[in-house]
Amino acid sequence: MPKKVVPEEARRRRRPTRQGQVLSERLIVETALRMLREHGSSGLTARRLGAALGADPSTLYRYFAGLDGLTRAIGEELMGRALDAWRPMGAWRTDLRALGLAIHASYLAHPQAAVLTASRVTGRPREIAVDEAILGILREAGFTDADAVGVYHAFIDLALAFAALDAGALALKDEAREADEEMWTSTYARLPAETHPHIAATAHLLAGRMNRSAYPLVLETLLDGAQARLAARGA
Amino acid sequence: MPKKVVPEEARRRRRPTRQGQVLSERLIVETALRMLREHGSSGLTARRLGAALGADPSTLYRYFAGLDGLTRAIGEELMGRALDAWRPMGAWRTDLRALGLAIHASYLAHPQAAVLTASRVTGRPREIAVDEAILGILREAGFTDADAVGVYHAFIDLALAFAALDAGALALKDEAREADEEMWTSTYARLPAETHPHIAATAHLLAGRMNRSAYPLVLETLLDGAQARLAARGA
DNA sequence: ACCCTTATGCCAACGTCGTAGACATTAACG
DNA sequence: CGTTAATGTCTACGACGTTGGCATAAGGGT
Repeated sequence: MPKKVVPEEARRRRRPTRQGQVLSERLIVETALRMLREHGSSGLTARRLGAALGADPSTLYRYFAGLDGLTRAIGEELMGRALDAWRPMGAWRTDLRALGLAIHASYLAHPQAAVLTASRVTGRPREIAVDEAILGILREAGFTDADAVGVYHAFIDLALAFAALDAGALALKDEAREADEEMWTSTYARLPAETHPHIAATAHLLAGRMNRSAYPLVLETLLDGAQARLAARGA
Repeated sequence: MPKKVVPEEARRRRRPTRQGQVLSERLIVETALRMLREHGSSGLTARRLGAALGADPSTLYRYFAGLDGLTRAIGEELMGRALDAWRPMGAWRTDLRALGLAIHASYLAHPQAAVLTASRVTGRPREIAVDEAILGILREAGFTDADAVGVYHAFIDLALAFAALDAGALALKDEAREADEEMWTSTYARLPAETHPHIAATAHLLAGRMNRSAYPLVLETLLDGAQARLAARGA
């Protein structure tokens, strides 16, 4: 095995691949994202990625410690894009909402990648930057440290959990374009009222709602709760 | 390939395996759950499961349409166990909280299995039974149909999303017993206050909190929101 | 301008995986 | 008690992640 993965910033010799491609961590991650979109969340293989890069599969192990390391780098990239898309304005509630939606949107923009990465904590720089930003917003808004940590915990886990869940649904819909989206208008709508009266009575409402994400609503509820706690403390 | 998977209720000939084991869907699912616990979430392979059952790997394809079908059956089993453990008492808020915690606990009791299944909607009977129960609680508590559907949507997605997220963390902790649990006491605690003042200031609080689940707190916040909406409607 | 070192890419190979198809056997039905 | 078809087993294929050894050319030192 390549004894050691050379960190990106220490790379000096950039030797082109047989087909002329010059590799880099960034290029590999971006190519992986494209492959995930095109071939689905199980379509990211060392061999295919190597082929797409015009490089031997084993070359990847000079850049990442196994496909798992590549996966973590992809997650870090998605979190970084969320951070880049976010513009804090100075009002804690508005900023938190925007950040939560940015994270959610960034993952959902690459559902197949999100499925692989959203439930993994990487501990890499951009992810830590997000954590620092959230805690900063809360502490500067006047939350006690204990409250800030509590809200932070709920906020970040909620964003990641829903990113993973909704990405899973979206990726499934893309890959197996079969019945999944229509489940709520077919399977559930067909349940007889005798055995499932409540589903039958609300089937028309379910069909319109279950194909969207519950995240915005739940996030708003969480912010309500936080605001109430802040008000109680301030009073 | 086995031309067709015979549904469990239509099985008549129960031919024992070479090593005397009599197979059934139930036995296979339970064995798979045990294997997942013992070998981790990537340790469920047709060959290993076959060996554990004393049967040829390809036999499994007479019972499930690929490992994916087996995975869905495992998810249905976990949801069924949550339903069995749940005892509704007649008070909507208490019952919803108990059901949410039961789902969460059922998945977390088998984290390695939950990782594979929690983000997949199966549309199988016990899962539908849970949906019917939730909608029933809400509608009989006096929520309008529109509000009931909204709360239902948030509730079930929240339960599944956190089950998946927390199971992922738990499974990782079991499998790679390395640094992951101590990340909050090592990586994050070591960040210098100059670059990450807010993390540094709250590191002692984070360490104690991030290794627990935020689900109970978020669930309570969601129930608060639902109760407020019910009160507004009733007034 | 030239070496020398060694980082980097390539090759060949190993063991494992999911799963398909043909085959063997035995349980259940008439 | 014979027939038949459901069920378990065997064999095999192609793809996978990953490794160790090797060739080569990039970059630094002089």
